[in-house]
Amino acid sequence: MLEAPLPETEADELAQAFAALADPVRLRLLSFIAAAGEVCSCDLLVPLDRSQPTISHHTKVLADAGLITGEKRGRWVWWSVVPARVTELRDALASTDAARV
Amino acid sequence: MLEAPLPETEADELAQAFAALADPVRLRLLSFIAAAGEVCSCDLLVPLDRSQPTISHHTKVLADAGLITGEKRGRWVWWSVVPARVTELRDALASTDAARV
DNA sequence: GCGGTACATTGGCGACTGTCGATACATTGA
DNA sequence: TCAATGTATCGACAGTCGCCAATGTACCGC
Repeated sequence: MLEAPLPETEADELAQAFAALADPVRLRLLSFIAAAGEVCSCDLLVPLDRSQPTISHHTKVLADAGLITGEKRGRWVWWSVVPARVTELRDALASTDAARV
Repeated sequence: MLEAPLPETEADELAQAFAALADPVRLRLLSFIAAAGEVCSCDLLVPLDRSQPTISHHTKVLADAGLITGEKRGRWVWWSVVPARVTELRDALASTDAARV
């Protein structure tokens, strides 16, 4: 992204994605899911110390950003990270060093 | 960051950094500076289509996040990207793939 | 069907953010 | 010293965000 002036449309899309990461609770939520591989929402309330609606809100934001995906199994929703999407964002921050050595 | 549950302090710091990237104008500003190598604030008003105070605000946010640095030469401030900081954020998104192959 | 459990949605509140006009500060050239 | 120029700061406003209590929805065991 840092080699040519970013077009507005791409900037909007990227900004929305980074906004999903711009909250400490969501970052910890993401790291929690990534570390565990698969987590159900009910296991997130205690470690993150937030109410159930708040957790639900954050998982929705991360899911909308494509960073996690949820599979409903029975009464529970199992969340897992979408590595491709994370890589996509990481790559957006690449080529900076290359541009300015 | 995605191998072990992120501590709160680190989560706060990271979230603040990503928040700096969570705005389309700032992303385009960053890409503009990265592409040009060095840019003075006055050259950003027209391409970003924002007022001078707004540009000043955004450069301050990015500078506070450590992503760019400004050097005052004469009447002008020349901005440049801090590659190490960008790499730091990029690395925070690493190890996700490794964690879940 | 019924009650219980896991999760989503709604509504409302306080706090923060992006934006610009007005203004202050700093540096340069005359 | 004075006027002009490039930036930063202030004040205000609309919009968004994070949070929770209350409520709604879907699924399960009995």
